This record gives sequence, structure tokens and C-alpha cells, in this order.
Amino acid sequence: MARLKAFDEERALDHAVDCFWLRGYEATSVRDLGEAMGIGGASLYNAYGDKRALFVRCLERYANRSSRERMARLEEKHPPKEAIRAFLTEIVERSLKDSDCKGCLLVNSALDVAPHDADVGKVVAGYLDEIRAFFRRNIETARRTGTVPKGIDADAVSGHMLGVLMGIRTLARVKPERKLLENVARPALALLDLPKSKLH
Amino acid sequence: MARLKAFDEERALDHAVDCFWLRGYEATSVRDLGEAMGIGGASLYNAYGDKRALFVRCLERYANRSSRERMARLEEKHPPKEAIRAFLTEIVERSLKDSDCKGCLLVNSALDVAPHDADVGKVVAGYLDEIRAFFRRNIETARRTGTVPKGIDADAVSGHMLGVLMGIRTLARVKPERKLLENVARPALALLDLPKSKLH
DNA sequence: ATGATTCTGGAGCGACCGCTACAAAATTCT
DNA sequence: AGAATTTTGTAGCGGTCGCTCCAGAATCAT
Repeated sequence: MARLKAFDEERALDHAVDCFWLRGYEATSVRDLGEAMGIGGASLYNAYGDKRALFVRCLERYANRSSRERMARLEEKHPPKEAIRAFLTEIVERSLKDSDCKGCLLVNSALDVAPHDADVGKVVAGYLDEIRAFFRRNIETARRTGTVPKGIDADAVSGHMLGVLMGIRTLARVKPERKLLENVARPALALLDLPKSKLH
Repeated sequence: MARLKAFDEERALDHAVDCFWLRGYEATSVRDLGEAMGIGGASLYNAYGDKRALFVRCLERYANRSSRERMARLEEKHPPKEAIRAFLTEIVERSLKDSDCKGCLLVNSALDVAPHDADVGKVVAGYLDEIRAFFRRNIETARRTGTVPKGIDADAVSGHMLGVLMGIRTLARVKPERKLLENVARPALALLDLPKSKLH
């Protein structure tokens, strides 16, 4: 009953993600997006609404393809403690390979966009909660398995790890140095091997 | 021999800092700046060059009045270990009182501006080095004084603390919750009371 | 084929961007 | 007072912003 879309909405979304990821929300124009996505302005507004709505779609897409994918993959492949270790290690390696220092779209948005936009803020906070839940879940499982100290405080340690993750991602954009990033991550991982009593 | 400036350059700079701090570099227009500083566009360009040069001046101003001031004040008032503890505690408290979640201008710039502008990147990296040097210096003094374990690795721990600081500042902009931020900071401070052997 | 419906490219809207030109105002020198 | 020099407000430059309008192309059901 009508003409068909001439482009793949999700493939185009991937290109929009790259655009926002590289330049940031404010510095990305709708014309930039259209060019990267291979579509004209009219199609963009027809398919996604407006720039902000497209951005939110991009956040969701990124979370699915990057953040959630990583957590699922590592949780499947490793026992809980090693999943956490592999997570932070992978973030450090990714940050070092990231030659134009794009960092993580969610973390960038947390600092840039979220504070100026309550809706985006809630969306980003939700994704961060998922990451913290990954830490917490694996800590608790590891505690039950006995691979981390029984007295560990999963709530406290998962919060610390979320903070360390944000720190690594932020620091890596100005000082992408292996030794530095590893120094940020190492003590957080060491928490998994220390009895709680040593940490107040 | 010529007409005098009708405004205080440094006082106006403070208002420019507030402007960039609240809205970010991209989202702040030269007209916004002029209005906040109480001067017209011509005076702004005459006194500071252009928007980017003004921004760099703002970073310097901010570093002097906020970052360096805090380090000097805490180092004067407290013994080294307590200076570090007070630093992180003060950041947490400031982040919680910061009702519009402006965060730290240097950290915001590290994530936003620095990766797209090599010069700004170097400036920001320099200020972050100063903060790390604060941590390192106090750790080393404390080690000599015997208030932290002799085996502590000042290089590693100062790097970790810089990362944790970035994490707190970033996280606070989306999730400004006391318990969370304290959980991020606590294990870092606990490093000052643990023998190195416990941390690999 | 025809009509209904949706998608598409292009032109262009008003608003704002960073920045500059310019003449009037203000100051210090002679 | 008058010349010299700098600052100031204003007006506006070319360009880009997010977004919309619209005619035509493409697809469906009939």
C-alpha cells in the first residue's frame, strides 16, 4: 500500500552511532548524520523523529551491541571472578587500541549529555545500573562459589568497580597510557582476593 | 595614551568559567559568554582573542582557583595521608552539593574537548598530572613518615587515585548518590593502610 | 492501469553560529 | 585644546544549525 524504505534502519543506525561516538552529541549535525547514514534529511526525520530521538536510539543500539554483548559474552565464557577480571582488562585494552580516543559512548554521554537532559540522563543511568548489576551478580556468585572472600560486600565493591570503569574510560581519552590504566584497574581487581576486614 | 578597559578581566573570566562549566564548550555561544561577562562581543575578542583562547584561559583560571587551591589548602592543613583522604572526601561532598551536576570543569573537558583538540588535550593532561603529583607527593612523604606502609608503590597508587577521582566526577553527573560515591572512594583510601603485598 | 499511501531528494525556512568592520567614546600624551 | 591610541556598542557578514515543506518516485491493493 506504500513505497518501501530504501535503507536498512538498523544498519543506518550503526553509522549514526559512529557519528555521535566520534564527535559527541552537540558537535554532530543532522547533515553529518544524514551523510554517514547514507540518507537525506527527510528520511532521517521520517524514520527516527528528530536528532535527540535518534540519539536515544543510538544509545540503545550501542548498549545492546557493545555493553550488553560484552557482559553476556564474558559471563558465558568465564567463571564469575574471571568474568569481572576479563571485563576490566578488555576495557583497558580497548581504550589503548582506540586510536582516536572515542572512549565509551555511554560514559561520554553520562558526562556530556545526561546532565543537560533529564530523559537522556535516566536512560544512561539505566545502562550504568546494568553494568553495576553485572559486577554485583558475579561477585555474589563468586562468593557463593568460594572464589572470593565470604565477607565481601558485593554492593560496595560493585559500586567501586563502576566508578573505576568510568575513571578508566575518562582518563583514557586524555592519557591513553597502558601503565596508568592498569594501575587504575589493578587495585579494584585485588578487592576480589582480599578479606573484607582489610577494607574497613 | 588610550582608553581604559571598562571591566575587570579576571572577574569577567570567572563568569566565563561559570558559563563553560555549566553548559560545556560546544553548547556555550560567544553571545552567552558576552552576556555572562557583562561585555560586548568586540570587547571579548579584543581582550581574549577568540572563543577557544578564552576557553583555555578559563581552564587555567579554574585550575588555579579550584584544583590548585584545594591541593595547597589541604596540604597545608593536614599531614600527607589525611590530605589525600580529605581531598577525595571533599570531592565527594562537593559532587553531592552540586545541585546542577556541573562536575569538574577539567574532567568535563578531558572527556569532551580534549580528544577533539590536541592543544586543549595537552593543557588538560598537564592539570591532571598536577593532581596525580599531589597524590604521589603525599604518599611518598607519608611513607617516609611511616603513616602508610613502607612497601607502598606511590606511582601505582597515585595513578589509581587519579582514575578513581575521574570516576567519582563522572559518575556524580548521572548518579549523584552518597553511598555510591563513597563506595567508589573508600577502597582507594584503604590502599593507604594496607601492606603492598596484599595487592599483588 | 488506477488510486492510495509512503518514502525520497532538494530547496529553503528562521534562528543562531563565530567573528569582524566601523565609528563613536574615553583616555593619555603633547 | 588637539593628536594619538585603545575600548566600546552596534550592525551585520557568510555560514551552519535543526527542521519542514513539497513535488515526484516507488510501492501496494484494487
